[in-house]
Amino acid sequence: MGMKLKAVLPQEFYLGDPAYVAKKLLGKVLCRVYQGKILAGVIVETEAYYGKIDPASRAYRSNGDLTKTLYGDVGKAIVYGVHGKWLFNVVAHLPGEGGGVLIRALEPIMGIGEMKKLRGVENVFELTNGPGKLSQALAINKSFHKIPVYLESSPITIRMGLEVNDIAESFRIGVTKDLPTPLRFYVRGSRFVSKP
DNA sequence: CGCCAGATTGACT
DNA sequence: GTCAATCTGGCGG
Repeated sequence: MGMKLKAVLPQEFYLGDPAYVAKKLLGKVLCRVYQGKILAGVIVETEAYYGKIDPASRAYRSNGDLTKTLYGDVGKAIVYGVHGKWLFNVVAHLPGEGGGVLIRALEPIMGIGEMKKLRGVENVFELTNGPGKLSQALAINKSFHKIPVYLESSPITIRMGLEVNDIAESFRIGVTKDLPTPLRFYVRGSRFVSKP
């Protein structure tokens, strides 16, 4: 099927408040080149994370590599392991601050057969409806940490996609200490959003 | 070098 | 609804 990929988003796209960037990322396309094949999906759910001020952030109680990356160049991937799963994030923040966006769910559009193999699941709604699941479906692991998603040559990129008009929001999922602001955003009505 | 919390998932009562 | 497997990063000793 001749679905055509659009342009990669420029690095400046990620130079903004994490919540603002998280909302803007809905409808964009996460694209992975895997063994010569394209695996891609429309981003339908995101969460914003901040730096030292955010009790749910990895930067809250540390000064390690994750913190440095969160405060570093925007547009780079952060791949972090939790509970044995890989979570895919992109560095996004205002100048001089720290933050990032967690990609929580996709609507698969290309390479669905390959995603089914990687996940070991047939149901298309179960392929990428969660941060750990989409990493497995796109064969994302720690080796993608710090890769720029704004370079055409990267094995993982984020591209222009669809217009999203109806954005819903909620508090973040799974965090033990949240901020008093809704920082989870998703496409209202999408069947590909993660389950609460 | 050992310990342990955690931005999860899926299997089970 | 509950619960535990899973494994890395960060920190204390």
